[in-house]
Amino acid sequence: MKKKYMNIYDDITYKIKSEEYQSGDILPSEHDLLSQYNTSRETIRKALNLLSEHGYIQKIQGKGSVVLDVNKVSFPISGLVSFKELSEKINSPISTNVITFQETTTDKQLKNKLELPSPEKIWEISRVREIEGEKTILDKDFILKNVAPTLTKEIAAVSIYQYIEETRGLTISFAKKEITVEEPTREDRDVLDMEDFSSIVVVKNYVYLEDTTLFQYTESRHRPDKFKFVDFARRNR
Amino acid sequence: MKKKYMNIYDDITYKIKSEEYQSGDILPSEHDLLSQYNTSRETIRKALNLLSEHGYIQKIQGKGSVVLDVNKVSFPISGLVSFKELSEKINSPISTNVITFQETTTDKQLKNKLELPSPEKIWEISRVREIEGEKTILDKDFILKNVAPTLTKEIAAVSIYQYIEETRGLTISFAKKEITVEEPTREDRDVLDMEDFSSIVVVKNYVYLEDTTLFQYTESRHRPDKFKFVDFARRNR
DNA sequence: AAGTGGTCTAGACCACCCA
DNA sequence: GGGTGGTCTAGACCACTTT
Repeated sequence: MKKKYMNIYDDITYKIKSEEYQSGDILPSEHDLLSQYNTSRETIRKALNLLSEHGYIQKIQGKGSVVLDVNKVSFPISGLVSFKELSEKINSPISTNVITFQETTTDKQLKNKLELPSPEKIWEISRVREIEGEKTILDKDFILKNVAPTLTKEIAAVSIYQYIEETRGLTISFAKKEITVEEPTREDRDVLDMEDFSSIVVVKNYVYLEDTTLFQYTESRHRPDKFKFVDFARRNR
Repeated sequence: MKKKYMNIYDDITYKIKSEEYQSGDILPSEHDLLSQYNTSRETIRKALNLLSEHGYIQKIQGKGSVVLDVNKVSFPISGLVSFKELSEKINSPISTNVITFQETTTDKQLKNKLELPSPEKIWEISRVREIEGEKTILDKDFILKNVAPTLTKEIAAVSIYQYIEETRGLTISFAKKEITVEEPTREDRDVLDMEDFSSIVVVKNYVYLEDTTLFQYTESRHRPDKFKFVDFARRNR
């Protein structure tokens, strides 16, 4: 049995995307929805709160839930999304080239960002992402080997997240993300089509599993002209 | 009467920050908490869900709520935060200098981003933010005049958000945010201490009130070396 | 006054983890 | 099997907006 509030959420997002509910419209009241979906009010409210968090609606007390412009919200790249998932949303020819794939340990790794106490075996992987024929992103991954023991170069070329979640049955849960702009390194210039660009956007990701263990540090290095981060934010005071 | 789940949220965040609950600890179970705070389970769960969203805890079914490392989460700049609120969190000497403050209309404004139908009066404001003696951020604001009719240059030097929320009694609700890296304009070079930097981080903000009206477009232009965006993200599938 | 969303309650059943 | 969190229910009262 799927979660009821998720079904309702999916149904309403579908109706918003297909413009059955249009931008500026007021959704049926919670009372109407609970009889429409034959459920209780708290369940409807769980679905509506999700819609609100994701920028589909704005709730106004005493009035109702206003549908927002789904095009203006576009697709936020916030949340935790793997490159493969992202590339499925956009419609550009993309490819991944694994340039290094090796085993090392946390203590040998000087610029190690997986701040771990005991020396642990890790995978060190570098991948270049090519979009529309241009090498624009360099991904440098450090992954705990015991989380992904049978990882191969071939899997890394497709999707490491998919392997961890589907093959290994683990749940990737949350991440701390940091965006800065730095000077390109020699490596950046060597493996990317850097043209005349003199800066590089660095997205550092510390990724955790459901049991709160840090299992991956990723540095995504983007050519500045191809970088865009979109987010939907609510003000909370 | 303040919201009960907010009081519980505040109490638990306080206990986490003061290390009464330490990183790695398991919070008292929901059942314990509901008797401790003399409330119902759903109310406890509202508080815990907020803690989870904001990166304070990780809930694990069957086990409990694990306290996360509040230092690693640090203070995300996600959400909607004004420069004044931000500067109060960091401890650097900062100042704001209003360089232009003028009235215009949406139709006269060619590079107008407040996509509005009829010609409306707007404020056009440019402010330079100085951090530790260096001019590093240029904020260009376009604000609907009817939302902020009595705005002055003096208010703009302090906090426009404070004026709108406290003086005008309006609620700023959500925003679409976009981060890109661009070439510095002549203006950037003129008003900022750009040194030799050849790129500028542009944060575009479309800000909406509670009634879903777009009232402000802001472009925050940061010197690349001083820019850092930190976020906490949960994976939702 | 009627209708809307915001909060809170007391209880139920289920899925998951661990001893 | 006992304890944990995840979902769902039916009802209540309140704050706010509109008529």
